[in-house]
Amino acid sequence: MADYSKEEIKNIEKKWQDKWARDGVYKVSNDTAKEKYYVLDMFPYPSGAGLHVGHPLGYIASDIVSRFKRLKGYNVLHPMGFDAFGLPAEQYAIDHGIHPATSTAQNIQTFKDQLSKIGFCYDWSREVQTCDPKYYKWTQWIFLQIFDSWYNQKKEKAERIADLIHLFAKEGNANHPFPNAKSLVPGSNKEVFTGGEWQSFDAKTQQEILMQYRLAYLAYTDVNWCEALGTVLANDEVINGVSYRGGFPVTKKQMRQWSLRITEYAERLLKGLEEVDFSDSMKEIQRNWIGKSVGARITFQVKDEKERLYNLVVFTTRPDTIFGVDFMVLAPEHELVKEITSIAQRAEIEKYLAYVESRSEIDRMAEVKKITGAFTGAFAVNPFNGREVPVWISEYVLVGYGTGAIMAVPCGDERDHKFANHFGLPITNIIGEYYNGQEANPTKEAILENSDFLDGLVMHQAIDVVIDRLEEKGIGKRQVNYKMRDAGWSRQRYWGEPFPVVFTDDMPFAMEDHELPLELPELTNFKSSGTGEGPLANLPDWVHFANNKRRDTNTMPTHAGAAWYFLRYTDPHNDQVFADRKALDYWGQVDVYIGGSEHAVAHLLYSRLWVKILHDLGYLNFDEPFKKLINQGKITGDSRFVYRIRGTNTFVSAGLKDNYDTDPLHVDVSIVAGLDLNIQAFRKWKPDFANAEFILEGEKYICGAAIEKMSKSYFNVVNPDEIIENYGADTLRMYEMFLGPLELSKPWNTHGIDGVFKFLRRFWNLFHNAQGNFEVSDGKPTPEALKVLHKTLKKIEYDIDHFSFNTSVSEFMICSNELNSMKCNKRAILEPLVIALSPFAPHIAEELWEKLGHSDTILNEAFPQYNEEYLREDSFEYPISINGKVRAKMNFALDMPKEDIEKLVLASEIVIKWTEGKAPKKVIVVPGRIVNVVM
RNA sequence: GCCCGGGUGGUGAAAUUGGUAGACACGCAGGACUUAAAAUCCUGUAACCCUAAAAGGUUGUGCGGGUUCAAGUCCCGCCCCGGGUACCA
Repeated sequence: MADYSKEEIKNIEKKWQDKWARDGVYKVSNDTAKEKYYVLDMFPYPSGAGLHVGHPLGYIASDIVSRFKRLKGYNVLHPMGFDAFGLPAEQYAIDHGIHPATSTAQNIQTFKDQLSKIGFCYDWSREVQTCDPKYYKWTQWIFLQIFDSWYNQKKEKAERIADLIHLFAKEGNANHPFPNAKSLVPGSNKEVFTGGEWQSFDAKTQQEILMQYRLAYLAYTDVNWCEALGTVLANDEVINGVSYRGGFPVTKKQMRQWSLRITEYAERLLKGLEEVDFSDSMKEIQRNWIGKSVGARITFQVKDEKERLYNLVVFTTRPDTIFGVDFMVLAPEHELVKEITSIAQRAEIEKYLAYVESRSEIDRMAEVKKITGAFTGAFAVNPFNGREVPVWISEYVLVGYGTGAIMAVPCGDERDHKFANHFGLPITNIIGEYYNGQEANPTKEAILENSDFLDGLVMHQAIDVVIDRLEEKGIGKRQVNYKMRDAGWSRQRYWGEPFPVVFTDDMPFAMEDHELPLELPELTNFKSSGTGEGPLANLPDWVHFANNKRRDTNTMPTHAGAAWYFLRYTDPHNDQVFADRKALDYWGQVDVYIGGSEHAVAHLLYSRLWVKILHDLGYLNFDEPFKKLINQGKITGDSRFVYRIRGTNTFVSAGLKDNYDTDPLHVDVSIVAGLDLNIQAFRKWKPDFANAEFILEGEKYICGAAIEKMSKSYFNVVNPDEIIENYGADTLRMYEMFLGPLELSKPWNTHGIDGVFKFLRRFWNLFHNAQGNFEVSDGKPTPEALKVLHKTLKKIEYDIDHFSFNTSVSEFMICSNELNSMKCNKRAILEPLVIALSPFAPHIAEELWEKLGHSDTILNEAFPQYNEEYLREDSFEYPISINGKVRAKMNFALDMPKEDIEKLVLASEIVIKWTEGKAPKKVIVVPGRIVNVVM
């Protein structure tokens, strides 16, 4: 007697989880003739809160795919690891004095315990932890490869610095200009040097020049400085001018920081999107982030009050509007500002610069529409008609984009138009009636007027005409610009990878391979110095470990360890190379990568960058890491609120809260039934509430509700352990899949979980008689049962290939319902079905498989191939529609000719009733689909 | 503002190429079993009209229009929700 009861489920799941672990059934070999398939989850950051039901959603999906592909005969790599460096562990250390290594290890253990209960098929022997020195040795090593590389724009690939030195000695840098247009030869204002000059430079100058080319480089950059966190943040860690974590203010600060020259790869990162299978929105997010725009650089002459001339280079996407330029605007930080400001305007400009300086990022963002600026007193000369226009400065022009200067065309650009109106500047109309005098019109379709040699041309055609003319005159050229900036790679933190470099004479030099890893030293004071140095500065002996030698006090961002972990899984224990070339070639690209869309820009771009660089340097034979990316939707929590009357300990029910001045407080969802607060439990929940008073509605306290991100601090977290305790892991797995399409975000509720549980029990009962004893028949299955089986197999295979797991669960339910009503317990039907179910519900499947008399694990079976033979139908019940409305059904053989169907349909009683004897205009017969009679 | 994605019963959702809208499940209602409850099983369940019932009819996939024999699906305009991004020249 064995019911699919709570106790029995626990026994079964424990039994198989133990056996799988004991037998090592998930261990994957690199050495096989089988075709590979690589299924990857975005590895989690092991937070102290443990797993909630949102985490496993993607893991369950990837587990189903892995198990399915294994049954289909592939050698499947499905590993798991931990993104274990990061700020929260360090913050925890500062608050509680517990070393990040200790708390991280504990959290990882909690995660693994929770994961193991869900029955995932991870090969834990391949686990990686980014904070493990054996792992970050290779993170540091790859960093040094990037440090030792430059981007050859001619060949569009990374090459070694040694090759660059060779080139410089031979021909200088004329063919390979500085990647950053602002770079100059140190101590001069030259952008170009000859081979001879290179050889005459001293060692430090040579190093400084090379630094301008390195793909990992150290430079003074404007960084996002967060005083409250005491650290620099990456652009993607700053949201709306405040820090992503904590929401603290962020200001700009010049600091000497490591950066990755990702801008050199902008075009390849863009092009690579065409060959990968990511969702449209994901590609769009990355495209927007890269932000390519095509236009021209144009050099204007600027005259100051003493008629001195300066070159002013602007970037514009609309060179066609050059005759509509009414003024120029420089970023306040533009280096020309000091030079060209007239004496009369100096006070005003300085006042304006002080104002800009005083503005924080949030101020700027909050007041984007505010129009400010100042006139320099200088004039720019239009290179085509010699017209002189005033040069202004304004914060709406950003120093970091393009050249930090624009030509302003008020009739065509909204911002320029507002600026002109605000300061009373004249507006030239070059687009005739397309400009209404009220607001700018950014069209490209207008026919140009007042535009000299462009008159009569449509704007989008004029663009090329102007650029050609600019190039002829040598005052401009075609130019592509990208919004993306180089990636800041230094963090003022302890809990990250130290930079494997040694400074001599203030220049960084790579450590030798055999010196790696540069391990994190022991530390007790994790607080950063607050001067912009990381906590490692608290260890002067470690930093200044030898005469004239110094280490970097910063560490790398968490993105570093995550940028290549998928490569390490292929050969995780190698201590000679980051991964054996044979293993890398065998496993290659990740076939399916599943994770949240919040990593769209940072993690995915950095991974793609590192893979491209490693590819260019000859370590990989592919240059996109992820063939297909699936973003699972978030599972949101259903939060509950109580409303406290301000300054009291009295709580008012939701319906009455508008009568009082109240503050909403999150309340633990576990002490609220629906919307009714359990007042007893609430008083016990927190000491503060022990004496709480309540203003009720009727007899009840009704809570407020909101759908929010699932978070411990919102008390709306549902722990998967609870579900497993009550229903088992198989039910949890199938229920999470049944909730809806994987990529949709959806609120967690347990309304439907009973339905899934009942399905599993009914499925179990197919194998058991009324007394609960195992009983299957070896008799010949009926054609009906075979049809049900093969229909199911076909659908399941289709659905898994299309990541449509909610519909596969439905299909299993339909199948089980149908077999149930047929009272079918034939082995020939049930055996294949168990295999098909095993990716979804592995525990029950293994148990039934064993009961069916098999001694080997079900994992080594083959997914049963459906056979169209059994699905073939002879006839079809046609819906008969009249003028598009279905009025009847009629059964015809599928091979019946259209004309015969038409005749029979028209002769039928129901059609005669509707046609009233009149001849129809038209009859459409779609074989196997529908008949439509048009009157 | 701009760019993506989405809007279908009381609820989660399904509809693979334009071809029977609402599969599957929850919930609800009724019934069987039970002293009773739980569990389980059976039946019904888009809305409206008509009917004693059956049968039948009308409307219906955010709104308005269009293409088509046929539209949740394609086209045009609009509204709302979610995400990304934001003086990017």
